[in-house]
Order: sequence, then structure tokens, then C-alpha cells
Amino acid sequence: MTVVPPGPRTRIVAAAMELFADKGFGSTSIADILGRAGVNSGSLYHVFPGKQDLLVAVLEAYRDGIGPMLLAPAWNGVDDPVERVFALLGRYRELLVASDCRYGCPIGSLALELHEPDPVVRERLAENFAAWSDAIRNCLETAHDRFPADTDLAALAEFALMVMEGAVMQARTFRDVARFDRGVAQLRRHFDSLMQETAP
Amino acid sequence: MTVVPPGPRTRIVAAAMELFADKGFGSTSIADILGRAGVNSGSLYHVFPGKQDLLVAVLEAYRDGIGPMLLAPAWNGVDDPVERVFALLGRYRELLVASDCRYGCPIGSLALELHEPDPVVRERLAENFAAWSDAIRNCLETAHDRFPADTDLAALAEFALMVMEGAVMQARTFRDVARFDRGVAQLRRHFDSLMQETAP
DNA sequence: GTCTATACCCTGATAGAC
DNA sequence: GTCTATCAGGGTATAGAC
Repeated sequence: MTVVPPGPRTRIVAAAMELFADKGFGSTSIADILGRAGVNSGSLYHVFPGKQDLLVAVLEAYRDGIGPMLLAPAWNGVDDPVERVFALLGRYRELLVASDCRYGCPIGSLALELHEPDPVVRERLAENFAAWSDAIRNCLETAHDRFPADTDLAALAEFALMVMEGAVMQARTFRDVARFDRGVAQLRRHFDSLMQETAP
Repeated sequence: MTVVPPGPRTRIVAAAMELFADKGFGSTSIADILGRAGVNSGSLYHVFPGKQDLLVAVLEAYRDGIGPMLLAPAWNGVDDPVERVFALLGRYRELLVASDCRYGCPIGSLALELHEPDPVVRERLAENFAAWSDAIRNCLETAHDRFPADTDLAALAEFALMVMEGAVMQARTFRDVARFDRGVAQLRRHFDSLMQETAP
């Protein structure tokens, strides 16, 4: 296990992740990124041909970080697969609370900010969403016997993602976590009613 | 009933509505708006002090148009209040299909694009969401006897909005209406399971 | 690979005649 | 109220020495 000091590329991507999440892609200037990364223009353009290539690298970093950076902490100590769904939503609640309801899902925000994304960018956005809902689908399949046999577990996982994104958007716009909580409560009720049908 | 040719202000707001929806706020330049509205810089700045004031006007136009421009056509010929919820979602489906899944809710897109909105802007965004979910809540209250007495109909209306926004985001990112349809199907199931509890 | 300096363009906004 | 011309600033990206 060797620890090396992060090279310029790593620092640039890390800075861009933070800034794109905080201000969005269009409102983040290259100068902002250079400043935060402590790097000069020449180094950045040596590694990335242009700003969009940096965006692609950021989206790949998010995608690859979903497991270790998002799911692992959210699921620490939570074994029940269905509870893991709501533990993940609970993580977003924490992020909302910690930010006074200014938090926005970085991927969701980029997905709506970029109206005509390059195919490469759109593909990376989709990969992020797919990784998220696939992880939830895996949970649901582990608990498949609690749902009616004909339940579309992939669709249910996608639904959880939709509700999360919609709930974060609403909580953020109204600066009110209660909106998020009410959305999650509806989702919980939906899950319960599905599982009810196979209760012993 | 008098019809007057639209003045500059009207043309400017109309042009800005279209462009903000198509490209977003940040990616729309004043020059874009002037070009589409057929107006010169002097006229625009005579009416609006700055770009953000124009954004506020656009958000107010959307808010005031929700009834006549969105709900009225969606609900034409649909009398059942619960079906009206899904008729409205059906309208978004049409917009997705007509745009090859490039459609995005203009308000949702702005809500996520603008990371640190001025309080006035945030308030107008919230008013738009509130007008949407209030209209749905009214439908649900008209049909309140089909739901268990303790059902939080306002929360259910907010939930419909969250699902719509999440479903449009996903359908758009994956360029696939089927994602939208699966989300709506889950919502329908949720409604059905709630109404089941009070079936005769 | 990294530095500084800068080219070149487009942005929002203004000035002042009409 | 509307026109044209323009300002000042910041944007991405590049050039070329080191």
C-alpha cells in the first residue's frame, strides 16, 4: 500500500468536482479550477484538451466513487437490503441538512444544466444514474422474496432514484427538508404496500 | 375582446422563455434574446434593468401560465380528478416524445442550474412548484373520499411533482420514454394501493 | 511537464443621438 | 422609447520559454 502525493491531474479533477457541484459547469471558470487546484493553465491543458474533457473525467470520477464514497458510508452498519435503500436516502437528507438545504445532487444538477450535452457527456451522466439504480436493484433482488414475484425490481430501483432527485430538487428550492421527508415517506409507503402483498 | 400587437416587453419575455427552456439561463445571451425578439439592446434595457430581472419576469409568466397553458389543455375532456393527475403526467410524456426525449421541465432545469439563486428568483421557482402541486392537491381533495381519511393529500401531490421531475430527468438523460412510463406506472400503483384501502 | 504572458472572442451593460 | 456604437471585463484556449 503506497501513498503518493496527488499529481496535478488528480488535484485538477478534485477541484473541478467540487466547483462543478458548488456552482455548476457553466459558472465555473478554468481560472476557478486552476486557483483551487494550485496549478497553472499550462498544466491543465497539458492533461485535458478542453473544459469538456475535464467534465468527462469528473463524471467518471463520480461514477467510480459511487460505491466507495457514497454507498459504503451510507450502508455502514445497515445489513437489511430494503433498509439500505432508505439508508441511502438518509445520506441525502444529511447532505441537505448539513448545507441548510442548499445541497443538490451533482449529477442531477449537471443533467439538467447541460441542455444539449455532447454524446460522451450524456453517456457518462447515464452511467452515473445506472450505477446508482443498479446498486439499489441489487438490494431489492437480495430481498426479492419480500416482493410479489412479478414485481419489476429494476423499475422500482429507478423509481427510488427519481424520487430522490425530485425530492432533493424540491427540498432545495423550498429550503425545507420536510419536503424531502414527505417524499421519502410516500416512497416508504409504496414499498410497504408492495411488501404487504407477500407478508407471511 | 381587443387584440393588440404584442409590445416589446411581451416579445422579449416570450423569446426569453423559449431560449431559457432550450439552452438554459447561463447559456442564453442577451444577444440571443434580442435576435429572437426582434428588438434592440436599448429597448430591452429600457424595460429590464438586467438579465436577472428578465428571468424573474419569465418565471412569473410560467407561473401565471400553468393554469391556462398547461393544465387546461391537459385536462380537456378529463373529468375524473384522479385521472387528471395522470393526464397531466401524460402531457409531459407527449412533450418528451415530441422532442425525442430532449424535453426538460423549464422550471426544474432552472431550479437545478441556478446554484445560488437570488432570493427573488428562488421564491419565483418555489411559486411555480407550489402552483403545480396545489393544482394536483385540489384534484385529490375533490376525490378525498377515495383515499383513507388520514391521507396527507398535499404530500401526495408534492410526491407526484417529485416523480414527474425525476422521471423527466431520467427519460431525458437516457433518451428513453420508457423510463418515464415506468416511473408513472409506479406512481399509479402507489395511488391504487392507497385507494384500495377505501374500496367499497 | 510546468511556467508566464497573451490572443481573441463574447459577455452584460451603457452612452447618447434621434 | 428606440436606435447604433461601444465599453470594460472575463471567458477559453494557445504560444513559446524554461
